[in-house]
Amino acid sequence: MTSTLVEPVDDDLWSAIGDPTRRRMLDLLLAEGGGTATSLSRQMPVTRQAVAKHLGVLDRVGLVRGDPAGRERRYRVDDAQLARAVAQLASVGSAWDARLRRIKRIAEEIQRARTE
Amino acid sequence: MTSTLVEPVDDDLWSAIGDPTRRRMLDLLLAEGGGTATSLSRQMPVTRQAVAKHLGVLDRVGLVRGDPAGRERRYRVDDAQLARAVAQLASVGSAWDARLRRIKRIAEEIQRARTE
DNA sequence: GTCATACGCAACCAACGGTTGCAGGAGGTT
DNA sequence: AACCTCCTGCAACCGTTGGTTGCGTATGAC
Repeated sequence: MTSTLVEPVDDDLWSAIGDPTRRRMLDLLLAEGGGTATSLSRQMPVTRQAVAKHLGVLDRVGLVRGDPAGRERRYRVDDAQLARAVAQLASVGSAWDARLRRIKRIAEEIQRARTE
Repeated sequence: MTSTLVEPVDDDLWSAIGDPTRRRMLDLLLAEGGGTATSLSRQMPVTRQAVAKHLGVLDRVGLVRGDPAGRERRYRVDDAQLARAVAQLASVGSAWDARLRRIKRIAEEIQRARTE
């Protein structure tokens, strides 16, 4: 269960999936099993160059890998790395969730003690 | 099915919790049940002014609320809104997770069919 | 009243997401 | 071969944002 208590949140990885455009790109790449800067840009409201930059970011953190295929460069999602990113989302989410639950419980106890 | 696969993610809310510094601040506020720009900045590697700006952002999306208390302004986390943010993390995470699982299943089926 | 402290405002800087423009390379057509 | 098309990569530029420093002001404590 690899339990490191201190948040092992990789800020680079997080900020990579933090951008809405990049999230959309990952979504498209997953849905279609791959794509190029041009093909992605045709399905998004930004230019090819913007997409290319984002692909560079995603590539640098390993969320995506692109290899030359003829005259185009085809990108694919790295499943393992995306799984790590998803785990981080869950990690942060559950940490906050746990705190919220504890706070709520304490509040209820105080409330109960006061009405007795 | 290959169309709009992006969930109704509130981009403002998401980008508010997307910043590492703001996440850290929320964490501290939750842990200590509140705080001021100055008190937070003393536990972080940024200046009070930077913290104040972030508090402004968090306030604007409703994740945090600050009321004057004497000569200082005390901020507290809005539990309900943070719960909404946590729900979004879970939502995006589970969407990707589902896709990854489906891809893996298909890959295994292909593998199995090939070895028969 | 004075002093320390917490705040808010403004100017400034670097990084980032986005754009336009242009040069070059791989494939298909004639 | 020459030509045309399309996809890529690089550079310059712009607005926004996270961060800083500096300064004026108000409020609580002595």
